Amino acid sequence: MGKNLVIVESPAKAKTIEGYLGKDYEVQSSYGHVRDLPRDDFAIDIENNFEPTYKISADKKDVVKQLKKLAASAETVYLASDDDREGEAISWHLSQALELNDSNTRRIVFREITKNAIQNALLNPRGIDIDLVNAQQARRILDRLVGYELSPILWKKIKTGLSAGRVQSVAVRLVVEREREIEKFEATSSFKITALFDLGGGKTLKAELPSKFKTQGDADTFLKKCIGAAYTIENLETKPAKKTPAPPFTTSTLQQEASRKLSFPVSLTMSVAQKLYEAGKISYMRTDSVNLSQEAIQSAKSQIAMSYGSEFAQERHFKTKSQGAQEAHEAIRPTDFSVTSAGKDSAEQRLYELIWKRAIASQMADAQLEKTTATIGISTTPEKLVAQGEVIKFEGFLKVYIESTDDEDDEEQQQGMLPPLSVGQDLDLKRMIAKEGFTRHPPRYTEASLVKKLEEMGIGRPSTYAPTISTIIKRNYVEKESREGTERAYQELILENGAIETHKQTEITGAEKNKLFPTNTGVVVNDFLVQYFPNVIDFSFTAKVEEEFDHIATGKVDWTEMIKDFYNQFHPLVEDTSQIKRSEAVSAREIGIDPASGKMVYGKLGKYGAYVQIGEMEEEEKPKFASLRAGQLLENISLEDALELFKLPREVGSFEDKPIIAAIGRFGPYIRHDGKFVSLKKDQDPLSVSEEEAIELIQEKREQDANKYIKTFDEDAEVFVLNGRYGPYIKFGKKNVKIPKDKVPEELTFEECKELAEKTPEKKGRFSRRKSK
DNA sequence: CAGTGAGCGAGCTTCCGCTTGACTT
Repeated sequence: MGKNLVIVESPAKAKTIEGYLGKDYEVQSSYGHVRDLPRDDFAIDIENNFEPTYKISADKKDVVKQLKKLAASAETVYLASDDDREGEAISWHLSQALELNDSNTRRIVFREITKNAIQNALLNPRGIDIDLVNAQQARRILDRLVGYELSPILWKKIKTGLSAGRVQSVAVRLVVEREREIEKFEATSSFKITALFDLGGGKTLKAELPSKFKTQGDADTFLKKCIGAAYTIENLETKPAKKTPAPPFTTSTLQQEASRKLSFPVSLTMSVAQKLYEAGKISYMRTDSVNLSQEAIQSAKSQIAMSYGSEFAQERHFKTKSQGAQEAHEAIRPTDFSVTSAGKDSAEQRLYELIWKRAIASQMADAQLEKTTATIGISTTPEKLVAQGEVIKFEGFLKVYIESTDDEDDEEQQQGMLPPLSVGQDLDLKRMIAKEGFTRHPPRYTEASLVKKLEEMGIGRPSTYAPTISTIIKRNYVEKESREGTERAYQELILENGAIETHKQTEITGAEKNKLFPTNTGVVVNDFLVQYFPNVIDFSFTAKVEEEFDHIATGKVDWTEMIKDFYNQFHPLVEDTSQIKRSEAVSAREIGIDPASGKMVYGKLGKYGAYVQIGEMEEEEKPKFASLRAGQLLENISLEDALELFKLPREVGSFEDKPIIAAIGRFGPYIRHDGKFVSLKKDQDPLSVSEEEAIELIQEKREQDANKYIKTFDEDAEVFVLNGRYGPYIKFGKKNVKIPKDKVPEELTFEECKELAEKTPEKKGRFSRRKSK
């Protein structure tokens, strides 16, 4: 009489559930999928109905062994993986890998981790839904076909190590196309009128003209009309308004809000949330659901009643808006609403607070507002000025939580209360301003706003949003960057004391913080894919195949037929592209004619990055080459900027009979002398560094280097004790060795260094998951 | 922290979704 075995996906979940079930149940976790297509093999037999070969993943061997043992002695095995496509497949893979018997294997599902839900699930077991499993297999195999057939084309035609896929390639496309919109964008300006009235007693009233003027002339004409005019309140209108709380967090909205309010990159948000989840503080953090369990809603309600009063509570049920949501879990919420703060460090505490507030607010009453609009007539012209104010009559959920937006145009939003006014009241104009404003280009994506966009399009899943962003950055398709703004002039006309003055002002515009910019590689790869594989990288591709997966899941379509149809149109395109030459895939751009030589200047993407070239390969005089600098894009670099690149590296002068060279390297501008490098400050232009400055820098660097070496040894010239960024360390040939706390760096002997070096393991490669062939 | 940019070819790279730890410069 063995126990019953329940297998779930996550160990934290297993622990919670074990607490709900009696002694007769042992709850274990599979740690997600246990089998998959191996990484180092295509593993799909195209000829044989796309038969996949699954392997138990290397890091799951122990898990499978352990589960198999437990299953063998269990009375009943309950497969309790998530209630969605992937979860069904996990159960199926488990039944295969663990060689379970149909007779004592049950499939159970629940969408919330509450005692009731679990017990209910145990009372309603079913079998594995093989149609749903097949939908997952179709998804898996399609992704493998696309990824593993497209990527090698990129290696051959563009650069090794590149990758393409159903999700990542669309993400890159979004960033590239947004950049093109921005490049194409032309700002137009208009003049906005703001009036300030003096109400006496130190009080003022701010009003605006609802429409803007297109030209400075129009604005000036208007202001002229206003000279000496009388201003009267013609109408006062008060309207009730309300605000409604946002639903509790999903993975995507949590990432967005943590990005806006806490400046967290999406990967940090996920790892901090993971810690809170493992500590039992929050519900599962990879979810696309906005639902809360009835228990959670009740608990939120009593917490709200206790802290703020029962008039603040309002039970709400939200509906998901995103395409393809599978809703296998609850929304992200605190496990216990009475815990108002939790977390081991400030990051955890701040994220918890955000989650707590958002979930609590989602069950709170609307905020009741009163909006007042005052219309102000001008005696000399029919145009009306408008002043708006807002009063909160009942705070409702605003007591706890205010959602932020991506909109940067928020400066006008601080509507306060209006001072007491009455119809017919005459107003005393203090000042009227016509300020020139400019239209803005569409915003560049942040990590989080790109995730939002992907989710809206139904591309990717909660568990892959953060990894997708990491992948496109790692492949160097996009870069996360901040850029300083540039100064821009604008006009301001001020009417004061019956006279109009014109001022030329300047403002900083176009500053960007942590935005995603496409790289040259990203642009070239994207254009290649768009040209040769338009269907696969189409924005609606995922939506279309998802529809077909749904048909497979309901048993209407056979999965091998669906994959066959796809492959029959996809693979010929792959064959076709193998014919094209690299030069066609990576087309050169003609930037312009070099006035000095009369030759054409080209922009190209080489194996080592983007470069410009003057002249042709075939000509007798070989072409000159120069690499592009960070942030320069091949597709819009100007001829001037391209020619500028040929001025570096440049000989600045000489020192100790050796030349000093200034150039720009991978880490920024530098000067080189006698084989040694000195970095220049970021704002220092290597084109204008003088010989004197350069020599000074070289000498400074020498002094620094002199302090760097603590000890050298006669036994081996390749061994040093030196000062590094993180303190003293031993450099033993190629190995860097940390010095233990009980050793004094100055007193280390050669023997000791050698001993320490031998103890430290060889540096591992960046790819720790090396496969053995 | 170079100079490279064509093409050949050994041997490498690559997908998406489900999970959690190892790893340090």
